[in-house]
Amino acid sequence: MAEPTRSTPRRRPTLADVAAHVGVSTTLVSLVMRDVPGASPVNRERIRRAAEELGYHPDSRAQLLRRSRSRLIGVVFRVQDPFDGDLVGGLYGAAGDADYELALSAVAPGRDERRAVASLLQDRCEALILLAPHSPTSFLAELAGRMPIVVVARSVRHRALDVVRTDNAAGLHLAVDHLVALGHSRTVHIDGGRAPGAAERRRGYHEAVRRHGLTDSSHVLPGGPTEDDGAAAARAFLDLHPRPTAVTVFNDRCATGVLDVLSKAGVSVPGQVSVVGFDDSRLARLSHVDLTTVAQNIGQMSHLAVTRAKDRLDGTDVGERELVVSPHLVVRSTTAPPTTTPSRPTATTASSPEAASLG
Amino acid sequence: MAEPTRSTPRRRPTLADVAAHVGVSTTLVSLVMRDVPGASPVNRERIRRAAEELGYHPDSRAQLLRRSRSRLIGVVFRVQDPFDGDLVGGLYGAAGDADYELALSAVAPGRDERRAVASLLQDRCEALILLAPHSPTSFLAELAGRMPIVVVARSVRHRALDVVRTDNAAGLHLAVDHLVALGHSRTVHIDGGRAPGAAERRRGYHEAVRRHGLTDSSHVLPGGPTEDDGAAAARAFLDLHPRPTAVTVFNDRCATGVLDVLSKAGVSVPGQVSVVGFDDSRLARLSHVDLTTVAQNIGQMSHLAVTRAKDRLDGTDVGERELVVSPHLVVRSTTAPPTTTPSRPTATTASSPEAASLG
DNA sequence: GGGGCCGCCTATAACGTTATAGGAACGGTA
DNA sequence: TACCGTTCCTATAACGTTATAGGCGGCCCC
Repeated sequence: MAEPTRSTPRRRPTLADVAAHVGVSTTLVSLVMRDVPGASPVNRERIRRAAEELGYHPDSRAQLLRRSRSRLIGVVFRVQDPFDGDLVGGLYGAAGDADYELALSAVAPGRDERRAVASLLQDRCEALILLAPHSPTSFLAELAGRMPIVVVARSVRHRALDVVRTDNAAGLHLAVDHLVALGHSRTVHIDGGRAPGAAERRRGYHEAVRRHGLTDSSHVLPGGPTEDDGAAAARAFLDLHPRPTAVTVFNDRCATGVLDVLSKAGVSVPGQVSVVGFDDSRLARLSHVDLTTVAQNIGQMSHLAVTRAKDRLDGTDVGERELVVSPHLVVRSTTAPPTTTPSRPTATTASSPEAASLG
Repeated sequence: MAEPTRSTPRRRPTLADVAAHVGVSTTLVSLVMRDVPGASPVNRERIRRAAEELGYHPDSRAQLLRRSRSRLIGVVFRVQDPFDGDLVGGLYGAAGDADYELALSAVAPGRDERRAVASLLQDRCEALILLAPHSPTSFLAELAGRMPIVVVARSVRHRALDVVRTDNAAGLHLAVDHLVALGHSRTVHIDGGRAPGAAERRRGYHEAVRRHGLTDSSHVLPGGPTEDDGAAAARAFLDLHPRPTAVTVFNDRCATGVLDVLSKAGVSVPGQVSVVGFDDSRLARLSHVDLTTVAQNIGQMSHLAVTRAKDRLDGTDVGERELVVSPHLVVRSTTAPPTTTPSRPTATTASSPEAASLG
C-alpha cells in the first residue's frame, strides 16, 4: 500500500501525475495547460505530450473551486420547446465569444423551474438566463437579489430583472402592414391566450388595424400557443361571415394548426386566405409549409442576453433594464393579394362550397 | 484587513459562515446539511435556521471535489430534437430514482458532439448517456475505454458500448400487421434514408410484407427524417400507379409532411390512404393530426439507460450489451379499412381531380 | 561591480467541502 | 475508583486546481 495511485489504474490523471511524469512542478503544468506565459518551449512541449499520453483532462470542479470566478452562466430552458432550442444554440455561441461557459438545466415534465434553478445555484453560476420562464415575478425578483438574472422572451416589469425580448407589437404591425399592402382589409388575429407575448401581439394587432382605419373589419379569435389551439381557432374562423381574407396568428405552431384545418376544409392558402405566423421557427421554414411569418432575431437575442449578464457581472453601467429586439417580416408563400377584393377581381373566385355559401 | 469576509457582503455564504453564525464547527454544519446523524436536535434546528437565514446553498463543486464519487451522469442530446427532449425528461426522473445527478450538454449548430462530450469529461461525470449520437464508432469506443458509455436510440455494435434502443423491425411488423388486418394489401414504406434506425425499419417492413405474402404489392420510397423529406416522398407517392392504399412512414415528422401533401392534393386520410408514423412524438398526438403511430417506450428506455450506467459503475454483472425495448402501436385516426378494396366498396370514391386522373 | 530586469521555475496557501480520527462529558457498571 | 460505551462535537487533512510570492541564473546598463 505504498502507492495507492498505482494500485488503482482507473483513477483519472491529475496535474500531479503529469508533473511527476515529466519531473516538474504542478504549477508549471498548470501554466502550460492554461496557455499562459512562463514556461520554456522545451518544457511546454514535453508537458503537452505527457498530458496527451496520460489522457489528462483538467478537473473543472477543482478549477472552478479555486478560481475566484466560475465564469459560468446558468441557462434554464424548456427541453421540448423548439424556440428555446434555437436560443440555446445561440447562447452557446455568444457565451463562447464572451469567454463564459454555459450550464444547462432543463424544465421538463416532473422537473419544474424551481428545481432547475436550484441545481444551477449549487453549481455556483454567476448569473442566470431564463428562457420564457413562467415562475411568478416574486420568485424571479428574489433570485435577482442573489445574482444577475436575465429573462428572455417574457415581459417582466421589475427593477431588479433584465429582460431581453422581441418587440411583439411591432411584429404585428409588420404583419398587418404587409397584409394591407397586399390589399387585404378584412383580417382576423388568432390570439395566444395567456402565453408570454400574447397580450402584446394582440395589442399590436389592434394598433395596426386602427392605424389603417380597419378596426370595424377586424376580429380577434381566441387561440393559444399550440397546434391544437390553432386548429380550434381555424374552425371558428371558417364560421365567420363574411369571411376575412387574411389571418395573423400568435405563433408558427398555432399557425400550423390553422393551415392544416384550412387545407382539410378545402380553403386554399394563399388563394382564399393569407396567413402570417410569428417566430420563424423551423416549422415555418419547412418547404411544404413555407409560412410567411414574423421572425424573432434569435442570434441578437442570445447575444444581448449573454452580454447583459456579463455587463452585470463586470459592474458595467448599463441603461435600460429591458432590451427590445426588432423583429422582421419573412415573406413566404402563405400570403398574397386577396382574390375577392372588389377593387381588383383578378383571379376567378373560389369554388369551394364554403366560399360559395359565405361569399 | 482583519475580516475580508465582512468587507464583501455579496460573497456567497459558506459552511464556515453558517458555523460562525451559530458558534459551532463547520463539520457539524456539514453533518446537519447532509442529514446524517451526529448532531443534537437543538443544534440541528439552530443550524438549519441559520442556513436558511443566510441563504446558504452548498457548493456542489466543492462537494464533488471532496467526495470520491461525483454521482454525476453526463447526457449528450440534440437541443432541437423533440424526441431527445422527451428522453431527457425521462432521464431526469430515472436519475433521481437512482440517486444520480444529470449534467446536460447540448449538440447544437456550431457545437458538435466532441465539444459536448469534452465538456462533460471536464465535469468529472462518471458515465455518459449519448442520445442518438452520430459520432463514428471509433470515437465512442475510445470514450468507452475511459468510462461507461450508454448509447440510446442508435444501433452500434461494439463490445465496449452499451446500447438501449427500440426494436425498430418489430415496430414495422406492428404497423404492417395493423394495416393488413384492416384489409390493406397495396402498401408502401417511406424510408428514413441514413437516419439512425432507418435500415432496421426498412428491414422490418420487408419482413412483414413477405410474411403476409404481399411482397409484390409493396414498395419502398426514398425519404428521410424531416417533414420536407416526407413532403417530397408524398409527391412521389401520388404518382404511383396503381396507388397503394396504405403508407408506413419512417417517423412522425416525416409522416406530418406526407399528411400535409396528401391533404393539399385532396387525398383524404384515412379515406383513400391510411398512414402510420413512428415515435409517437408530440406531433402525432396533436388532435388535428391524430396520427396512428408506433410508440417508442420513452420511460422504459430512460430507465434502462440510467440503470445500465449505474450497473456499470457499481460493477454489477450485466448480461447483454444491447437492450432492445419493444414498441407498441397507438391507433388513432389516420388508419382505416381501405375503401377501394374490391371486396368492400363501401364509401363513394373521391372526386378530387388528382384522384380521378390517377384512379 | 552593483543594481535592475527578465525568463524560467517552484513552494505554499488557499477555494469549500467531507472523511477520519479523536476528545469531552456523561451515565452505567464492576 | 477505574473502565466502558454513548452521544455530541471538533481539529485536521485531504480533493485538484490556481494565485501569490518568491528564488535563481543570466544579461544589460551604468
